Amino acid sequence: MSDQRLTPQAEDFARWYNEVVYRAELASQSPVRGCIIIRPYGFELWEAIKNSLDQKFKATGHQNAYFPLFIPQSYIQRESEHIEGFSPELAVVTHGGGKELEEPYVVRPTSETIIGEAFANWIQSYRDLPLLINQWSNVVRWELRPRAFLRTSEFLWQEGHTAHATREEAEAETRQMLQIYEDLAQEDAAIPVFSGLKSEKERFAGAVHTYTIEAMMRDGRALQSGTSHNLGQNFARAFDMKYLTPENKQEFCWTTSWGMSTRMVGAIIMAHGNDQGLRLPPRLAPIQVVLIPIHRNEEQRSQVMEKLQAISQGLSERGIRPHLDDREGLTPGYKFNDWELRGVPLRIELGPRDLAGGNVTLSRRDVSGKAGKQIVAIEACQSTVEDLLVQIQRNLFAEAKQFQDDHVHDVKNYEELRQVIEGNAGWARAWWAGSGADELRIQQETSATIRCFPMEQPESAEPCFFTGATPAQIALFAKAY
RNA sequence: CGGGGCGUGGCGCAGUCCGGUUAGCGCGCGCGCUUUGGGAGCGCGAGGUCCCCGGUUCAAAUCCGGGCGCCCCGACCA
Repeated sequence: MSDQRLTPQAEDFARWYNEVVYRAELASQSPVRGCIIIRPYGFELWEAIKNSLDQKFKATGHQNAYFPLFIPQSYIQRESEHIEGFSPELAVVTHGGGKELEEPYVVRPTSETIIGEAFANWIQSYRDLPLLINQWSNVVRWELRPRAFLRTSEFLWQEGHTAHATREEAEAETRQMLQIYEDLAQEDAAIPVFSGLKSEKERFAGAVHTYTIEAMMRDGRALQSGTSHNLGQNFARAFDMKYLTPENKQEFCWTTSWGMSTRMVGAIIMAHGNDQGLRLPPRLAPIQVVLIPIHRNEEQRSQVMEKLQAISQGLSERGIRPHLDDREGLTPGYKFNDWELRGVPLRIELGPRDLAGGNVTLSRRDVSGKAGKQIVAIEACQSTVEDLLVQIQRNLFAEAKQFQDDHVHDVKNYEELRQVIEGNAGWARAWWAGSGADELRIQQETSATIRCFPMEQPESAEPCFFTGATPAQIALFAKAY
């Protein structure tokens, strides 16, 4: 701990990431391999994401419910692609009550199967549709190489599961939820994303197609930050999920599923963090404004604290989340660094000097050093804080967007793609009409995969750099987490 | 499963090659005084099955044999 510096640059990135996660007290090491303990500060961040999502879900008519953690193994096996995709990473319970179980239970890696079984019982007629359910839960995937928040053996998420009467409705649902994820990422987390379709190779096991939001981290890697799957009738067939039409005919339902996880916490760390630590977007920051008292003696202390308490209360009344750091025996400098590491967007300092002038010093986390400081009159500070939080939110997004724009490179052929990927220059965007085999070859040779085919596809004017059976479309290639 | 590396107070490490004082350092922790506008200073103090088992030796953190655990790179993946 002699070197206190954090370095989010290039090859040190992984180390920097861990330092931020653990020193900012987002998480602790867990005794269970591949798992983390989420600490209160990290959990509050997750809860902010949760609350925002939950609000959006309520607005679209979804209801929360809960399904079992243990899934009979036979359920998982019922959809052939699904079991093929998930079997390598399942945790399986073979014993219960001191005896070997007749049928093992799988600890859910995702709940399409057990929810499909329930839906099949709940749905009788078209009047029961659409059925719109969301579940907040934990899931387990026995990952080979775990990493805090980005890939842990157990993680928290929401998984939505819906059933519809028509293909079109299911598709509309799939896209609607993708849009919600995009909004959360861009508006709340201030992370610009590419929304698009997954390639056949990358789509969810058992889905007809998968939509994704892909975010660029500060080391240039891509992070899949939310997915929405159109499951067609695959799971409906596997679980005999049928409904009676107004014409009195039996039809299979059309289903969807979609999820966003605690990985989003990792995305925020990696998209915004800098040398001083986290930088949290104000809309999700558990603490939006931290108030630091500065004093030399008891008399000053009580004056300063009184003022700060009043300011803090005023901020609360405006719906802002303040925190007064009244810890004793720590120097102001220590506290500045401490809260910067935790990414608090805005700091109010109040000391004898400010007091004499009737001011406070405001320091914003998104702008480093002196440039981020300003002195304002005490009376004006609350409205200034309100404005600044909006500005910081906007600025973090703009900065990340600029970074993204600077690191997406249009390439015309495979050689250029290799240069971008192997030179760690960011993502490569290309007209593409290759096959799954071509994609696999590129992955083996460069370790880049197609992250998505963006929703916004320009008219094709360029020749594609790999020919295949399908018409050319714009594809984004990147190394992924 | 392949290729590297590591297990020593809470954390990070030195010591191991070449066996030999009471196992040491930094951070953190506790107490006291002085401090407090960018990670405070001094003093005192607490805290150790040196991963485990066995062997060699007068003597093992150190050498030998066996075991266990963890980390990093790759394959898998939200």
